[in-house]
Amino acid sequence: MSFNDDVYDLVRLIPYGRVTSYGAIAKYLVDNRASRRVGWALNNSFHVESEVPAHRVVNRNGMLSGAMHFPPDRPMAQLLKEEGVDVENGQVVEFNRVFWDPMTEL
DNA sequence: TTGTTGACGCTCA
DNA sequence: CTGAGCGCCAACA
Repeated sequence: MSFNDDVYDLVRLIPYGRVTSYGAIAKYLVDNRASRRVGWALNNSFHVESEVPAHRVVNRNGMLSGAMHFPPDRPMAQLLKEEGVDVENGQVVEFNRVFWDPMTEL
């Protein structure tokens, strides 16, 4: 399954304290329409043995739409804050500043 | 096999 | 500025 692996690899490349969006990943790998598959891939990342910093991936607005799918003992917002990313009300503060775009960074 | 669902994103009213 | 709706496509019942 190369798509999932590609997603995992790319997510692992996200620098500490930075975040990116599903759409950015999808566009970099295939095209914008694949964003839904990215979400599914990350969902799978939990049952995969390789660790994937899925908390660094949010939707295009910087909202933690996937927070509810994280383990209760490992809240998405908390993980981000521990990396220095401010999260407020389920949304990344100054998303534009911490946004990491694979298209331009790679 | 068919229908529904979803960690999205874009468009239109 | 909001909210509703639609398209995509793989997984699942």
